[in-house]
Amino acid sequence: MANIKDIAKMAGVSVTTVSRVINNHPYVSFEKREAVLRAIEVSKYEKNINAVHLSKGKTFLIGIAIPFSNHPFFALIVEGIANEALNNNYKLVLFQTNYEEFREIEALDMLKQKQIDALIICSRICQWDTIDAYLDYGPIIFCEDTRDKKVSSIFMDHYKSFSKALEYLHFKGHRKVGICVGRRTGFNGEQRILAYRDFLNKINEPFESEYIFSDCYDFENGEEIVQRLINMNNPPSALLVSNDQVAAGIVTCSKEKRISIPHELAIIGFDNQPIAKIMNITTIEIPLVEMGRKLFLRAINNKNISQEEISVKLVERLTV
Amino acid sequence: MANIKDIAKMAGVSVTTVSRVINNHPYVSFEKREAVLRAIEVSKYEKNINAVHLSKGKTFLIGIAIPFSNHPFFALIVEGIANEALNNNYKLVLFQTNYEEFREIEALDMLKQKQIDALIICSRICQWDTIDAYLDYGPIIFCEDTRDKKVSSIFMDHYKSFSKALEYLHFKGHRKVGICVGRRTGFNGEQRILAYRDFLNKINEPFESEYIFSDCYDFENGEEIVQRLINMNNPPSALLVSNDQVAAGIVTCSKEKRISIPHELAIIGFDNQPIAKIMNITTIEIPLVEMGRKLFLRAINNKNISQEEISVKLVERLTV
DNA sequence: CTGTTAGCGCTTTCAA
DNA sequence: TTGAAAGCGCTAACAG
Repeated sequence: MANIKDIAKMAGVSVTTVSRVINNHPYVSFEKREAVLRAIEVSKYEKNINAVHLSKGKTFLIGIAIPFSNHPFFALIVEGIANEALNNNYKLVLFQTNYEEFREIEALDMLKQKQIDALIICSRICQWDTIDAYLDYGPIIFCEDTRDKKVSSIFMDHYKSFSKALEYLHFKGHRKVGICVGRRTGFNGEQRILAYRDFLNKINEPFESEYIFSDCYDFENGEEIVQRLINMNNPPSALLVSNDQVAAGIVTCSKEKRISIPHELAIIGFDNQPIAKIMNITTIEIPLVEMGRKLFLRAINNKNISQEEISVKLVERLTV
Repeated sequence: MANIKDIAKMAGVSVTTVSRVINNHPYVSFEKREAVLRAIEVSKYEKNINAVHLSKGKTFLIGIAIPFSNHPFFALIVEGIANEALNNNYKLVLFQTNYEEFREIEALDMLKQKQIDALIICSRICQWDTIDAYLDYGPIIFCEDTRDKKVSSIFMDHYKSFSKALEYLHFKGHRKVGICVGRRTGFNGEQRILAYRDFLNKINEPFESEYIFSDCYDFENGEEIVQRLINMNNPPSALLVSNDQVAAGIVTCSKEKRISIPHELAIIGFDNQPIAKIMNITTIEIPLVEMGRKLFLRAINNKNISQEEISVKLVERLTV
């Protein structure tokens, strides 16, 4: 496989000139440029990008850490990132963490070793002090509220949006409200539960721990939730569900079990995914693709750290 | 940021010795090793992986090209690949093609430039002659039957599995059978449609072009299909759907429109995804994660090309 | 406009 | 056991 030196020899010029031609730099005479181009043509020369990376100290690779790749929430963020990456000539390295800490650390290590120029962490697992140790090696961008930290983020205020949804449920006459969330831990999970507690306080309802369903990620979790609901002697009249997949699962199973929605059970989802539209589920819309776009842009240009909040929107449909 | 030379100087040894220590090569005296280790410690040395790549001509990066990242079919393959990649210390570069040819070519170009060691193409877009031009640059593995080509693949026989499902429908008494597929083009799409035509011939039924629904990818497509079904004056009594998401969409919408399943309309899906289980959809199970695993293994060890067929299994539930 | 040359940071051969 | 030195392929400062 030919390299830049071979081309230089073939074209009867220096490697610099070849480099200039390859990278479209000015100041190359027509003849030499042609000669180089011809040599490249006949020798089927391809530049070795690793040499470029080494030389430039930059890879045009952005890492992106997500817990699952088969989850629409993250898939949409990835889509936003992927589109913008394409526009800017960057490629993506995907780290599927399955919420395992060591996998997130692997991603951080790649940043350290300069195999990626920046890292976007969509759902942090590591403690902040672990992250801190990597901050010097390159930009790390988060999807959570980091206004109290020295790192950049594009985030939605989970406290605010959960509160908004809860208020809506209350406005619609519900007092016994339960919630379904993913992890209880992590900043986001905590914010949601805090919003829930504050809401209960405000409307003067007691906190029922069995009204909190956690580890809800997918359609299939809806089944367990409905089952548990049936077994309760004082079930909630409404459920705020942190993602549409789960909400859809609940709605589907409720129908099977002849639980009338929204009369016996009101459901409000999150994300406004296609399934929510089809199934007419009331939900909170989050501009995920846009969020991905902004995440990427921050990743490649993080001169000064900043935190930006993304706002959400209530989409009223038929499940409340 | 310290480099290997700095460490050598600090430890009072040569770069070679440092390299040996870093890479756990033998023949380093205890004292020198300790000295090097200490220097690494105090200087917070991190090896620059790009230099390693350049020097070795290998990146430990595997590219994986998928049309969408928010589709369970591909998400599961990615999961299988991701798991095995982890075991083997490889990282993944994700190319979301959206079925746009130039994005697939970008991936091929990265192979050419040696930024990835191999490429897995899960749903090819380019023509074969385009691919051919890249075969010399590194292993390219496919998810489609390539037994007539000089490239490796792990695939399921779409003709066979479609035939299997169609036979089952026929066995259950259906003669007016329609199909829902993704792309009509591409090897897989063609195989499916061929199986369909052969089936019709065999049972002596005419080919009705309106019985083929194409571009069906997601839950939401179910809605359009049901709508079209309603408008037909001679609708099929059964539908073979090439993926469970779509099948679920059809089942959901049918219920809304009071179309009784399986009595008025039988549905058989593909993939055996969680949603199929929840909704009791009869489906064809494909071991996607296992397929991902095998794809990866071939990608990193493709000395001699080979094609391996993955077999599928009918899962009988309540929609037929 | 063009070429020389010194890196980029690491691996590996070869000789000692 | 060890180290000098020659790459790996490309970029960019500098001199002309």
